[in-house]
Amino acid sequence: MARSKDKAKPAQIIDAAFSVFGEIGYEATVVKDIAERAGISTGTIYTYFDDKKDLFRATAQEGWDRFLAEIRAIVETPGPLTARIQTFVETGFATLKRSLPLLRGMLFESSQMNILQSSVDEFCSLVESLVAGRANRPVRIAEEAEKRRMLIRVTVIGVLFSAAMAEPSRVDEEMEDLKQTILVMLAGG
Amino acid sequence: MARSKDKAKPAQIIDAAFSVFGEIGYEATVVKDIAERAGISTGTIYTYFDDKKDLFRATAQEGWDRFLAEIRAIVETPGPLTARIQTFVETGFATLKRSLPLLRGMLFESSQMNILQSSVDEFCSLVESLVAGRANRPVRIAEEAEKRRMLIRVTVIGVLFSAAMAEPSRVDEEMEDLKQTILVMLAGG
Amino acid sequence: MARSKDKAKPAQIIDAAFSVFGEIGYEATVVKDIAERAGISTGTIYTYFDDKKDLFRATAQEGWDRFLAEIRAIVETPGPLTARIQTFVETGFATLKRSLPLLRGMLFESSQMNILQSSVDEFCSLVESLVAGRANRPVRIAEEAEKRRMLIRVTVIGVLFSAAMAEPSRVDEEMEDLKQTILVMLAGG
Amino acid sequence: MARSKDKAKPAQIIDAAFSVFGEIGYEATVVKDIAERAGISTGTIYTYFDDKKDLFRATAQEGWDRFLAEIRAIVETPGPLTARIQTFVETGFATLKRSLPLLRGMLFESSQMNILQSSVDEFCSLVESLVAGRANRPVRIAEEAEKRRMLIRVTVIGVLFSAAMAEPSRVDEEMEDLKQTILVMLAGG
DNA sequence: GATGAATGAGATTTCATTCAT
DNA sequence: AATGAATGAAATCTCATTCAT
Repeated sequence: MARSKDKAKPAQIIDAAFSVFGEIGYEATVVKDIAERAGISTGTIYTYFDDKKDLFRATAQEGWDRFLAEIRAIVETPGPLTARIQTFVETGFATLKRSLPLLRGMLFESSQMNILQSSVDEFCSLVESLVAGRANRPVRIAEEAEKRRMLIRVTVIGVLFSAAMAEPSRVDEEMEDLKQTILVMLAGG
Repeated sequence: MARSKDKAKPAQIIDAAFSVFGEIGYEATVVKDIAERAGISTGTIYTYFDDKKDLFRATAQEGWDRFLAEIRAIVETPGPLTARIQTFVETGFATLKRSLPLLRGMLFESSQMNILQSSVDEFCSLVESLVAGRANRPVRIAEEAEKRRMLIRVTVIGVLFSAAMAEPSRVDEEMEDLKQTILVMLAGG
Repeated sequence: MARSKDKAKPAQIIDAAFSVFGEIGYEATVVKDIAERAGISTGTIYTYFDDKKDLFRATAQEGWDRFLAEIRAIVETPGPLTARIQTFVETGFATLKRSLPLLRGMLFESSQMNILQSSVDEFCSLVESLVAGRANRPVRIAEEAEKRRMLIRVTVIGVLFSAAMAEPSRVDEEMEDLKQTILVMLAGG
Repeated sequence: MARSKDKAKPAQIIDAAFSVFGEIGYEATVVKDIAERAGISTGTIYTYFDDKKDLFRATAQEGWDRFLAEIRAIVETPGPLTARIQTFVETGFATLKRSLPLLRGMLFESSQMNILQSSVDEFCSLVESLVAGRANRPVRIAEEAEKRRMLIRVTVIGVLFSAAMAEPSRVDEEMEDLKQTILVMLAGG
């Protein structure tokens, strides 16, 4: 029997893809580079993915899936709201930092935009449900709920892309600032 | 053999570049297409621009310059604040709509990011000075000013990329929603 | 590491090869497809054949060998000439139909042409000996025999490739027409 | 003004393509080889042809067009039948010799088969009209005409592929034999 | 002997850029 | 200055073949 279709291979490839796409973006990435970083040959990538686009899609999806899973876990964890918000922000920013390059790639590749789109939507829902817990007064009218949703969305995207836009050398600093701002917003009320 | 040998040509090229880069993004754009849309030959582009990247940079810069000039004019126009805010938002969104694809291209091409970076900074300053006019109470402490600046920045970027991320078919709708939200924020209080 | 390690396997592979090469031709055929059709793994093919070319050669040779064996049997069967001619034509066309794609492949791959060449030669000899039985007058001069041989050859090849050239959808019709024509030629006198 | 789109280029490319496709067949031919033989760069081929297949099609079509034009001219030339037949055969065989490799390629590539198909049809019509001139008795029944057409077709194809199948080293000899045979058939009556 | 995942050379095609006209 | 045909490097993807299991 030949080597069994390795379960780890696709993950290994996606990891490499994540870092290469991340560093230089979709178009600039050469499939051979991903293979090299994964320590395999070019052809092997095509054993597990249809083509470069498919690999990108899988990589982006996987990135968001992991991120959302982490966030969801935090939001759903019982406990004092303040602590959850704290953890939520910490984790969120840590993961965001690792995902910045992919984020840039996804915005560029319009074909990937729906992944981005729906992932952001889900993320916003999570934020909303987290924030909702804080409200001691139910939202009175639908319009107001809608407005809040919009504000959350604009803020989420604003944070995402403020980070994505930061100069490589200033990313840490920028993200720290963003984090503080968000903490104040969420905690402050 | 860069820039300026003629007056009309470069502008003509940049106009064409704006629309092509805008429609399909930086990588997907073929220099020949820009030449065709500009009604000139491929080679001529290289009389005025060093290479494709240089052309993109010039195009993006020009786009922002025009946008910022419009905004600046509005902000500096004397008159009732409410009217100025109204015009500011209208103009801003109209121009943003034309610039979406370029925006996407700029985020992607990290080398172009500094243009985006500093232009956004300038734009935020304009927003700030517009908004500042509204405050009847001076900002009391530096920290608060800093926080406000951060919020403006996050909101500006949030609006920019909410629009950039919208599905092509829903762009108009999405932008209208954003506009209403922003109007409320600015006018409201 | 060529040929024969087992008895059934090579035949099984050749059968699969026959149908795949036949359907889509030599170059378009992917070794993996043959393996799949044979119900074995890719690697196994290389236990019995040196490489793809070797497999094609073996397949083509086998195809002709079977065909010629059938024809030879008919020609050598005692009995009334008319009946033998009838059977000869029927069998010949039936087999030809199954072999068309291989025929195309062989013509294309000039390296395989000697198989085609010598097989056609042998086939022509068989036709000649069949036809010779019909002649009540011995061929008088060598030149005439030579001329007849040439005509047989041209006709045989003409039939072969008329069939090979027929549009897939019209193969049956075309072959029926050819068969009638040949019957008339052989029977007619 | 730049170098004008050379009228000779496509012909030059087709000539090179003719010889390379001819020597080694469609699949084995590497586009780069054609470019090298034509003394141009690979990319230039794509200025004049959509892709490799398009180039092959054009090459094959051009080959047949030239051939048929020559043959048509001969058939339509007034003059004694014997002389026309003589010229027809001479020219036909000379051109056929140059076209052998393409012929092999066309049979292989089923997508090109309709070019081959219809060209052979036209060629057969020409032979028929040439031969018809010789008949002093009109064909009496449709069936007979049909039968004659079939025989011409089989013979034409037989000659074509007898030549195509000949071993490279024996092509000349083989074609001479074929020519003699055909001359006898046509002249003989 | 059989397996089939892995390999990696190689082919087609694109396109930014050059340069003869 | 303008032109646009020509260039050729480079990228994606394929697939015959190998070899660890």
